[in-house]
Amino acid sequence: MDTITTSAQEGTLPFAGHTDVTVTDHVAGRCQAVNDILARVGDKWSMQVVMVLADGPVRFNQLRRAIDGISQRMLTRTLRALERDGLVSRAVTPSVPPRVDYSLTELGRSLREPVLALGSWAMANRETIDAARTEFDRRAI
Amino acid sequence: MDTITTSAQEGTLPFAGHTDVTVTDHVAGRCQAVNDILARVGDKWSMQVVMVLADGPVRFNQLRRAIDGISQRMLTRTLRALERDGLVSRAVTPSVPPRVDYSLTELGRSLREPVLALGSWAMANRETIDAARTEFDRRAI
DNA sequence: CCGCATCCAGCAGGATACTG
DNA sequence: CAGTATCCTGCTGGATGCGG
Repeated sequence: MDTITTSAQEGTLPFAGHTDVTVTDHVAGRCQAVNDILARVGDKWSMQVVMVLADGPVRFNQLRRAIDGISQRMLTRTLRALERDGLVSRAVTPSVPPRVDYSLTELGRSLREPVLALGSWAMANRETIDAARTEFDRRAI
Repeated sequence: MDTITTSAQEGTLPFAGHTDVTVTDHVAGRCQAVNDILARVGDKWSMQVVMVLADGPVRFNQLRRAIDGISQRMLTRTLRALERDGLVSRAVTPSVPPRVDYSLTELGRSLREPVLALGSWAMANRETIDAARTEFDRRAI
């Protein structure tokens, strides 16, 4: 069994307003949570799943087909991680064959907004970024 | 020499408004850029660097000390990746000893806003998430 | 249909030592 | 001071096969 406890890469993110604390470094303990979320948002499949789920409940294999390239294993793992964080809920219909629907929780839906903001930024600046990369690579030969 | 070309995990993010396209899947080529950015934002050190750089130019070892736990190697790699994407600029003062200042570009500064939005979301919901995790782990024994 | 277990390649990322 | 080079480890994530 693959444990999923979310490696939760430790470290801190000095978020605005670390008006300086006397102890360790900056707010340390508290905004490590931010890094945690960033890691989940940044992983290969999480946000793709969230975006597909945005339109309503979707079954496992629908999800699998909707997200091009994802393996069964990774879909399961991603869904479990999202479920563990309370972003996705899992509804089992004990029929034959079994039916499992996944949907966003209220928390999951609330995450869409900031992620979409980031997505808009990415779309708005992708050409600039591509140009910067090309230029950087050209100068490095 | 470690190449840095940003593994750019391929895949697509079906962003709002994929009113369905006839071809491959969803917008495919275009919003793969979003995943790309998400990966950079989600990696272990990038955003910590960006946040420290927010206050103005910072030298290499200042950065190293400011970001607790980062290795020299990873700081270099992270800075190169950010520089390649046009988010950070590098200014060398050829003195003895050498001095190198890193600062955010305009693009880099513009990234702070959506990332801070995500950070606020994380801070606002971290207790809910922690509770969800504890509950999930409890039920799984 | 849903999902777990196993095996395996590749890369992220840490520690260390060495240069201009 | 600001890196680069080398080595080594553990996790991520893909492929495949089995079970309820």
